Amino acid sequence: LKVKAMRIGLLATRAGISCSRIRFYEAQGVLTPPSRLSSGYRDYDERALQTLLFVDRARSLGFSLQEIAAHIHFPERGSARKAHLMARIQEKIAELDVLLTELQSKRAVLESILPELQSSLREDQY
Amino acid sequence: LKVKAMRIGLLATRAGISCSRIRFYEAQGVLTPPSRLSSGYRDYDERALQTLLFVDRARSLGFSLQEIAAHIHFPERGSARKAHLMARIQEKIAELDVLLTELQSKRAVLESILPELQSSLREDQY
DNA sequence: TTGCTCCTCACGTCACGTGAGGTGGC
DNA sequence: TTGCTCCTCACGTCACGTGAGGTGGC
Repeated sequence: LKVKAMRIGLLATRAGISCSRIRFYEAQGVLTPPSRLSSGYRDYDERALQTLLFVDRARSLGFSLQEIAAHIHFPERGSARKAHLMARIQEKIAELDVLLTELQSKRAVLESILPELQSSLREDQY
Repeated sequence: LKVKAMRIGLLATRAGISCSRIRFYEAQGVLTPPSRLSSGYRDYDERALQTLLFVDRARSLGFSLQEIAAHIHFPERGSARKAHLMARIQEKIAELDVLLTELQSKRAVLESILPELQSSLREDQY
């Protein structure tokens, strides 16, 4: 009884990611291992596609696979889960703010080095 | 004839980095292999300290070890070297600008998700 | 003898990409 | 038979940190 058979290549195309990445997510416990065809090929359903789209979006927003796996395997469905997710998002925003400040600081230092270098007549060691 | 003997532990303390990092830099060709004492211990001079301080500063500004090694081993001393360095710095600033834009965009998306999540009454799958 | 420093591998981290070598199904 | 897809390892990437197991010098 195969209703919605989908092999890894098609799933990868639909999700817009590579096959190796799908296998990697499975190995990392982010994606549930699918059933197998008699040939040994992985056979996915639509749920797998939804999961992949979610994982990819979360990754693009800066969450690690561990963080994503923790959310997916959250023991409870409901308000606690939602509250937990919101807390993680706020933490991630705070992390981004720290990072942004650091990068802006680096940028400012690099900008300040240029005129110094320009005006230096002597041969520096570095 | 040992004038300025300095073993790796002291060098690490002075440079403010770890011993393993110094050995790693040597293995990567960023730091010239020092002479050895009869015991096999590495024996550094003041130049090594200057190199390490330079490498550490460049790393903190976002340059990779490969980029740093390329600068250190630049075949010529003089204006071409300086021009090359300035070009790399400007490239790095441009890279940082791209990265800053990306991170700010991620931050904005995360911010926009929070109220959506708050107001959603139904149980989402994710 | 006791510590402290140093030595050389080798593995773990993070999220995959890229072969290598082999098989299934039309 | 030819291709295409799929399979499972295993290694490479980046910049180290952290043991493991052993030695030198006071």
